[in-house]
Amino acid sequence: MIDRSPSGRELEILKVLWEMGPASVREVYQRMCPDQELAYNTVQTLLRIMDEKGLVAHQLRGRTFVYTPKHTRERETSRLLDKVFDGALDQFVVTLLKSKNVSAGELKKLERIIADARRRKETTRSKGT
Amino acid sequence: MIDRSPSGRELEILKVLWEMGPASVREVYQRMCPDQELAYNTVQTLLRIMDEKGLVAHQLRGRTFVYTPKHTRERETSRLLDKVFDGALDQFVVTLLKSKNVSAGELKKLERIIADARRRKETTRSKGT
DNA sequence: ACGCGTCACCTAATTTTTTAGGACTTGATC
DNA sequence: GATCAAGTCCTAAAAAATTAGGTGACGCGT
Repeated sequence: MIDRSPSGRELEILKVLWEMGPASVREVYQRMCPDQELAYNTVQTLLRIMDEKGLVAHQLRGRTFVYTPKHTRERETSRLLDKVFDGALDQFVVTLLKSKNVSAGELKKLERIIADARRRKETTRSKGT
Repeated sequence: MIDRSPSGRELEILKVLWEMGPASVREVYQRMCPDQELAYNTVQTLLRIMDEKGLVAHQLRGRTFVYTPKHTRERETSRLLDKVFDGALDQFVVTLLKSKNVSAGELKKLERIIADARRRKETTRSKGT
């Protein structure tokens, strides 16, 4: 099946997978709904569909399926970004800072992260796309 | 109706509204599908549903409805952020910088934006949460 | 007055997402 | 070997999102 973009629930599952790394249905299930909001089978079905869609892959461990995310967080981040903005990064960050109440310490950290990225950019004479 | 969060297409429409400001069905339609991928009526229905959901509001101009977004870009940004991360802002920015290929100039601009926000934060003694 | 274009409104079909039940398998335990 | 727990597989119903046709109103030009 052609690789389509994850729906809401699917994204939720991907998030778990990103956090935990490769995980079985049960592991995902327990992490996602500690209070049994969903049925185990529901998560299982979701995962199977995602497998068909190419959003995840599975391998066997014993007789349990262990699922691995095939979409990176980067990719989804980028996609979501385009969904709300049109890739206008700076505008996005402005909005971001407005939407979240970011502490001064947090901001400082961000500044460093960016300065860092910039330094790296200038050093690593970029090897194009 | 209880205010639910926008679906994919709805988000697309919201985006147009954010860009253009208040707009009629036709205006949204033309902006969204210059090549008639969708029917006019489709957009109209979408807008009506969004109205019911509280995602937009409308007022009358002549006998045409002019729709206004009720969700801010900030709000959606924040929501999408939580969808992929769990609000871990710095981690998000790191990912962002990886996912997009940001130019050095762009980075500089970002640095300034953040430094700016930080300055403002230190001046404006923040009022809690 | 008549037809034309534009618009909102009503309605419904189609597709996708979300949810979960029940059957069958397998390894472990008694 | 019967039972149990944990797994996958198959299936499908319910809900939500997406799409668009048809109808009637309204204003304009002829």
